[in-house]
Amino acid sequence: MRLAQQLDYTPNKMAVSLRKRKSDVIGLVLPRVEHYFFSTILKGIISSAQKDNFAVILSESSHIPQKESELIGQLIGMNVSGIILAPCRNEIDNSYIRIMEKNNIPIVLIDRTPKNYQGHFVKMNDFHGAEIAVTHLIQQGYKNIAHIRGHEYSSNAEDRFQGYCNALKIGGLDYNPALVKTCEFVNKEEGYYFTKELLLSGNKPDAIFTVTDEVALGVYKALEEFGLNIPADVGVMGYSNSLVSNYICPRLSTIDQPGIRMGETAYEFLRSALDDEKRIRQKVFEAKLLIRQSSVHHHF
Amino acid sequence: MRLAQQLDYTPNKMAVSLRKRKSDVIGLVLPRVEHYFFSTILKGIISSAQKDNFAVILSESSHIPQKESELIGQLIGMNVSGIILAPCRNEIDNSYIRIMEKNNIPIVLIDRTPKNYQGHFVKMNDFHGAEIAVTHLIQQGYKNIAHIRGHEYSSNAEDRFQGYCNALKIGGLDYNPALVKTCEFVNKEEGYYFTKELLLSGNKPDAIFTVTDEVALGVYKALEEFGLNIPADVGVMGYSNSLVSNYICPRLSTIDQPGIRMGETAYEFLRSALDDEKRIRQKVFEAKLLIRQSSVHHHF
DNA sequence: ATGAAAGCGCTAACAT
DNA sequence: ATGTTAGCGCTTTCAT
Repeated sequence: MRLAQQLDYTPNKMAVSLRKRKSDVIGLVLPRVEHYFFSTILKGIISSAQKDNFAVILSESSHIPQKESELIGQLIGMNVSGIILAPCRNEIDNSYIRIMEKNNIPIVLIDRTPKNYQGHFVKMNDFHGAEIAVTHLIQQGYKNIAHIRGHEYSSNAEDRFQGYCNALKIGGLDYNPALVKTCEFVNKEEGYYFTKELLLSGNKPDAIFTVTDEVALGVYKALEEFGLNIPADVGVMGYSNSLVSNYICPRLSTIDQPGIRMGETAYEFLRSALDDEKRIRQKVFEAKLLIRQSSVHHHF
Repeated sequence: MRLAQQLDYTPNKMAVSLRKRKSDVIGLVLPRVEHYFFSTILKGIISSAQKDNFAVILSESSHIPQKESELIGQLIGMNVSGIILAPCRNEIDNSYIRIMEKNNIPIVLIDRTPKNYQGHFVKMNDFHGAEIAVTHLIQQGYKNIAHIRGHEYSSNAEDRFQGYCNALKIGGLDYNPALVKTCEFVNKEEGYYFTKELLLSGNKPDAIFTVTDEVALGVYKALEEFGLNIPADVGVMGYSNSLVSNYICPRLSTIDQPGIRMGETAYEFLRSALDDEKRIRQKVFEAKLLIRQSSVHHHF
């Protein structure tokens, strides 16, 4: 032992893994590593994994399904013990699922899942989140509420849209398809573009609910250009509680998403699967409404 | 070959690595993975590495030097080909450097380096960044410029402080130690605390230069509580161009840090070291001043 | 309790 | 060109 220390001996983990046929390494695939929400998920996973002396290999799909598949393939090839995946679409590549089952590599999905997904996952209740967001707008007296939504292939966007529709119904407002715009890429440029489109249409909204805080940033810009006051002329409601939302003027009402806890939970699920726990683990976090300035209507 | 495909054969990378004595895996140690600046560095590294089919193992030191050492030890134990490290202090643990030299594992430092560091690194010119920031404040007519700085064990904080001093000298203003406050943890709480301290002192500043945008957030809050207008009563200058800085009101003047390019460059340096290029590679990015609203003084 | 040997899955060197 | 074999550094099994 003393000699080992003198010679700076460090055990070779490759050899250990090869022999033990397991690696204490997990793979993580995120759509975009620098996006704040995914950063917080990453934080939760990394800090939990570190406590367990598990390493995490991080990769980025850039929202490209094919790249996601390739990355998963590479991770399997590297003999990771398990994978946490934030999918870029509602569908995930079945060929890899088969290989993973065969090689006994568990996977847990985070943030987004295919419909009726039967495996491990951790996500938010997006339906209810959108519902309480829009219900809040209705309670504030807004009557013509637009929604700038994300693509159908995102289960989150779809669930939020459904929540929006349901809130309208419960609140006694008619659903008007002309007030719903669908982003191609969910970003501020499109928020800006669609807000202008809404404002220039015959039927101007008095509130806008966006699928994401980032989109709301573009909404702010467009409203400012049109000289419209938030929240007096147009109320704005975001989603996901980005860092910026709490500092922009007026401060943006939004829905909180506990990224760190989601990451921790996903890691915990993966660990229990790694420990040969056979039970399927699923967790849906409840959405929390954060009422700030952009949605508080004083004149009604 | 056909049979291999039929059986879903995937080569075992552990065995390959063991045999080839190299792994196509690099290790990355960041102080805080969810911090925006480090996120952008991460982005640059991950996307470059992916193009090369290199995997990256990410870990987080949480600004704790001992943890940093342990993580590097673990990465070495995992036979990573090389390491990119964003150190939490000016000193890095020499025992690991020795082991890395012995095992021929190159390391490139990013963001922060020990004084006169002789190895590979990528960093910003913090001295000059602080200098142009404070010179700008002086040109705007501010005369009593405070600085809320970071700890001495951060080379960035130290360089920025020196840049602040130099700008004062060049601008013909006296250095006043009472106007300099040192954060323990560089965050908005301390920005808030020290701003109140400055405001309640006999010698109230008319501008505050912070070591970080995050600290400036606390400065804003304190100034608001005191009913002071930014930039008319007190100018504020941040550092690092966080996402929030461009949306907060008034928009915060700051120094840009091209995190993605820094990450890409660090990766490139590591790759060339991995390809047995013996030359030491060092890059200092020039700072860029972003003049926004918080530092533009109209009344002089 | 201690030591010897087999073998994890691959590649590089060697022999045919 | 093709086939065979040794061995990367460890753990586990088996024998002492």
